[in-house]
Amino acid sequence: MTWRRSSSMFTDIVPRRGAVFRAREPGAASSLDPSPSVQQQQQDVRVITNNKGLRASDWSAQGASGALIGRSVQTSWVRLFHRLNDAPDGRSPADTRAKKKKKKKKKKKKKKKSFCSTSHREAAGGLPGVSPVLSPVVPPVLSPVVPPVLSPVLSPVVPPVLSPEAEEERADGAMLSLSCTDPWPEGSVGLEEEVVTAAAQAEERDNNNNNNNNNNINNNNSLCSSVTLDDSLTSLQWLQEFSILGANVPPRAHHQPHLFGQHRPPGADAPASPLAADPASIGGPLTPGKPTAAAYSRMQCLPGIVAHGHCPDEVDYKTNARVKPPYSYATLICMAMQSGKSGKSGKTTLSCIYHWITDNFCYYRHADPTWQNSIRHNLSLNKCFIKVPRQKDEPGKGGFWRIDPQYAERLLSGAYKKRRMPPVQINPALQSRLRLTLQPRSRSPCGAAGAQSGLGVAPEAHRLLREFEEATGGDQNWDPHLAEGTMLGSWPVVRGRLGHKRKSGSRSGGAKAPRRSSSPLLCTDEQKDIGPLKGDFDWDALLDSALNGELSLDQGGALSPLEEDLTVRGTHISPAADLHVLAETQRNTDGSDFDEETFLATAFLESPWPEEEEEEEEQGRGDFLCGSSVNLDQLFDLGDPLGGDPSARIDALL
Amino acid sequence: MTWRRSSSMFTDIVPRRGAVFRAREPGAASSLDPSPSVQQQQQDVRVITNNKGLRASDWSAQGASGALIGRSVQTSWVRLFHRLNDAPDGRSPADTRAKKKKKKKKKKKKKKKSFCSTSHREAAGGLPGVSPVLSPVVPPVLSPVVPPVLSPVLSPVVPPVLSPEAEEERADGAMLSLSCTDPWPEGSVGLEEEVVTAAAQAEERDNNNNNNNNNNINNNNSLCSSVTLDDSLTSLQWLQEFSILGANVPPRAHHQPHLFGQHRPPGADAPASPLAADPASIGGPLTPGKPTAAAYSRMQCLPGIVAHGHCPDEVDYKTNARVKPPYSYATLICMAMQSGKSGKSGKTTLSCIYHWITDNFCYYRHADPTWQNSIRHNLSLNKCFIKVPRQKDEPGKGGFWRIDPQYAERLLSGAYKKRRMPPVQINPALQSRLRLTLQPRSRSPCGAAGAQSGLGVAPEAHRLLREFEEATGGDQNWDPHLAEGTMLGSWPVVRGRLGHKRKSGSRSGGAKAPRRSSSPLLCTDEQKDIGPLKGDFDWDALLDSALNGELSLDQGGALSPLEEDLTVRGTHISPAADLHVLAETQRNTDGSDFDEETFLATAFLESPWPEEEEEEEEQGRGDFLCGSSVNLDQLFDLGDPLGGDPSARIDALL
DNA sequence: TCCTCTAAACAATACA
DNA sequence: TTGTATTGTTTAGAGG
Ligand SMILES: [Mg+2]
Ligand SMILES: [Mg+2]
Repeated sequence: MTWRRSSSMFTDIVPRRGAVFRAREPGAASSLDPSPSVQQQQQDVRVITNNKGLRASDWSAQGASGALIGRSVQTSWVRLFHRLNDAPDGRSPADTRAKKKKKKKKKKKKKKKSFCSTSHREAAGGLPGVSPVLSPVVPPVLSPVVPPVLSPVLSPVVPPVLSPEAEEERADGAMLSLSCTDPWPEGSVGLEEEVVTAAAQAEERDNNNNNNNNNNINNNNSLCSSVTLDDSLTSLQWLQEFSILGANVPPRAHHQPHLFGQHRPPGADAPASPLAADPASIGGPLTPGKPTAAAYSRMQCLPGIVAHGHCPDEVDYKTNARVKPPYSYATLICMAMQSGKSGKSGKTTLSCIYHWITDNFCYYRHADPTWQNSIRHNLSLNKCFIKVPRQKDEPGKGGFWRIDPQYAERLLSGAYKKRRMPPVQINPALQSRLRLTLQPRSRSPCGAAGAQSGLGVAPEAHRLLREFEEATGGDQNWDPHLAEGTMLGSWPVVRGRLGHKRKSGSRSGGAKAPRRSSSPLLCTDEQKDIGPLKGDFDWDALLDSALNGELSLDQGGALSPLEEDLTVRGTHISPAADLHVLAETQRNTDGSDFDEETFLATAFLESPWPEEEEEEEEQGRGDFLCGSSVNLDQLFDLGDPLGGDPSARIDALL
Repeated sequence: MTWRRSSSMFTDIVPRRGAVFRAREPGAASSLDPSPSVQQQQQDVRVITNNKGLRASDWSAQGASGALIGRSVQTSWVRLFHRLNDAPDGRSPADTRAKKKKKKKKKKKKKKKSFCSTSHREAAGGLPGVSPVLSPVVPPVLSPVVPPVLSPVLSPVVPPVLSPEAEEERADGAMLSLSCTDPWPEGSVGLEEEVVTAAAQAEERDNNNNNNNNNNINNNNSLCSSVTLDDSLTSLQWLQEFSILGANVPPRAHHQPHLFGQHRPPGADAPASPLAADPASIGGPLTPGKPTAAAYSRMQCLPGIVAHGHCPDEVDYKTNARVKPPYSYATLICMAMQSGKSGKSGKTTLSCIYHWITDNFCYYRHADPTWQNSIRHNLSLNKCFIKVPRQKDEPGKGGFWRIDPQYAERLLSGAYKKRRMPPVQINPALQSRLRLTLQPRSRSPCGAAGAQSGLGVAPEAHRLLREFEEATGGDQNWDPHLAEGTMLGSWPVVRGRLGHKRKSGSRSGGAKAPRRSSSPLLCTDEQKDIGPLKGDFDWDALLDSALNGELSLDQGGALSPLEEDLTVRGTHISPAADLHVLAETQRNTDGSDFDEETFLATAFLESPWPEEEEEEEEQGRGDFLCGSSVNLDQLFDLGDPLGGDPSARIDALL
């Protein structure tokens, strides 16, 4: 960050920096500035600099309180997703294969490869537990009660942790040994000298961060610590659900008729769950959150993701700050909301969302704060998220956010929209740190919280989530057309260097891993229709195996609940096929910017304007609501123009 | 307001209003609540109710001291703007016709009507007086000296004035007779019964106000009375400058190398200037500040603005409390700072800013105090405004605020940002008073100060400012493309009823006149680069005439300094063309919500984070900073689906 | 056409 | 009260 920002642009400003110094002045608080810096000693100096659109204040209160979110809680949403997949609604995969309904009545789809267009899901409202329009809204009553048994997660203690760099190193190392032969080859790191300087500065910031990361647990976290768990759920229950994952279990969906209601994902309350045992959570003493080799068992080395020759896919986003997580902001928000913080109430504060994200995605700990802007933007704009005002007498900063049952239902019901896949972005700031990362140095924690004692979302959880998303998203588009249009058509024929093209790219700069899809279900889970997507899970497995399995060295039995499905599907794909792909992809590390566009996925979560506008065309409304199942029109365009051979994948898929 | 807030939305809150009363509670201090009301008897009860986010304390210190600001002072900024426009930089109109520069180098504009793309203004930095980066910052030294001759303005005396209602009535009447045939037709006032009640309450408050309006002259006004004028300026000088307005006068910009320095706008010290003779300043005895017919000569009746059939555009915001002034808070602050209170020192107290605003904008006298929050927020956040601590020995509440020369320069240099155009908002509270206004009743003064003996900013001043803003904003996009892309493209082809779509409409509620743009120059004027925008002024005039002239009944010769430019431009537009448009627009008063989107304007004033980012792609930097002149990509989408015919406007423009 | 993301403007609100 | 920080809303535009 600093290096990016402090260089030329603010040179003219520097002279007066000392004079009328104000924290807000761009570059004023730049880490390059020795004197004021450290953001006025604000809590968490994770932020590199106050980005253009970003007010410095956005960075305050980002502090160390992230530790509040425990591992089990964090992984809960993963299980939730599994359960969502689990929930059978009797739909056949074909049904699930939804098409984006046109919200506008006479909305004509002019375009390319309309994957599947079989109308369906109009009866979504009729599905068990799918009439949430009038579902009782969770009253904004706070439940500060923290079940003693179920909240091992909530430990505000911020133990000294290693710098994220260290974590990343470990992660990389693991990746190296397991998935990639040389994920971060020295030679592949094409960074300049200044980069090193920047990295040093970043580390220095981390040090500063170390000093400040304990101050900022504000009252906004009130809900964060008020994880109200459903007593009916036991730590074993999630396991139960987990076990049923692979099979087409009878409908459980209607067990959760209420939004954020009874059938809350047990993840938060089951610290002892298999996921809790996630390697990432039980790293070495120095790197508590460091993922073990097992975490990368199914790691993919997707060529496109790697700007510098590493294989960020399936990376542990919790510890790897270099690659931008492939999740959309809406997904991230949903994840945060699902992660147990919001508890049964299902509502969370913005601050909690920030915390969860920073805790679980190292990328955002280092990225400039624009992402917070985006988060807020998304919360506001996306109808999925509705604000629950704070109780009048209740202190605290903002309101609470919850998922709108209505839209959640819509999402579930299939009113999914496609979304484009942003190019893989690698955080420039982190890139600068790459060298340092390669040469291990133990540093202060970058975010205090996230690294805490393995409380973050395990990489495995990330993997599962991604698989889930892919699967759910894939149901809509997963068909021969998809394979053709998405897999092949989107194949990265080196469309040029989008990294440079992107306006914000230079600014936000972060490296973004290809986004599989934003799972619509993330928004809907607790609602009642956990079931509806059960049928999709088959597609899940199929897609997952196709996408992940082919590139993973280790399909890892226990780690992958999807494998049952693979056989069920009869399409189980041998991971062996990917090996050569992997090997070839290694060679693709030709630069930081590659085009991995043409990456399609479903997105409804993020569609901020769920067609409420334009009253003239209101008629088509019902369609939209009843939409269709999740729409994954985006497949992983791993875009390795060099080594990755599409044929191998396609073969695997077919 | 009251009716807005107390009605349906907060019904559930009302019961507990008395209980845990918090100033922030929505509807808590509603005027409907008979008991607490009157804002705890604080000085100025102009505020109708304590709006949700507002502490009652914000209303303290709003008292009667507003009278400190004299007419001439208040109009000074208007002249200042003229002078700013005046400053020639040798740029041709074509140069001024900036295009939004693509910050990123190889930004390919793929799309629709990219208005103008002719690169220009790169040499802005080289323009005379454009090197203010190191321009001396005005030392925070107070100059309490009040030149006896030049401060007729500063009369702390608070003469008994009419209630703002009366003023409004007058204004309305004037408007009615001059610009609009029926600006506030009785039938068009679609208010409910409760509205009437609210209005009555408001009036009652005004009465209370009458009792309190003398108590609150606090020490914060110390600077208000310290108008230090530059002796080198005479009252005629401004006239001189005024006369050169129309012509591309040789650069005068470098005459004002210092911020707030020598070449201070003579407005404050030239009460006898033409503007001083502004009709608005010389109203009738009862309504000193009441604008005369001339004040409304160029009044526009833009259909979009009118939710109830009135023509609030070009209204006298000093007396018309119904329509929220179209100025951003940053603009308001700049205006207040420029208005002579800060004198040469260029620094003002928050209190003075409050006063100036309330004195000159009746809207804020009646609006809930949230605007003060916003003012403070803006001062804090906006880098344009920097705080000057009070002298240690100097008593007083807060510090002083001045405009940061650096940012001011940037703004001038063309690093402008677009800003969105908020929908026109009509103050519901004032709407409720509409009926009362129409039927004249003499009341107690609502703000003591503003109405004082014509000391407020004349409506003419407002008009000029707006024109200025429009003009400066328009220079960038003003070209055939603009006319096509903006005028036509944005023309409200009945895009639907966005008014309903808008969420915040219910909350902030106030009726906001369409904001043309926040003039960047407002921040920069005195600095030194008064010149750079001179060339833009031609576009100014052109745009102004296009936007304002076309709808105004009277282009008013003497009142409009821009007209010279019109001829200079060779594009003088006949105001006559607008007449029918005006007539038609009158019919558009079909409801409170109309879509006036597609309204583009430049905004940099309020942008707290002036573009300093992106180091990687620094090369293009010069372009960006030197970018272009003010960017008015927003035209008024008055969105009158009914009567407004775009063709008429387009004709006028072309 | 729709979606996602980023940037930004602006406002509201909490709070020191 | 003043000032700052956070939170929330909305618009824009790029890019896909
Ligand atoms: Mg929302
Ligand atoms: Mg400021």
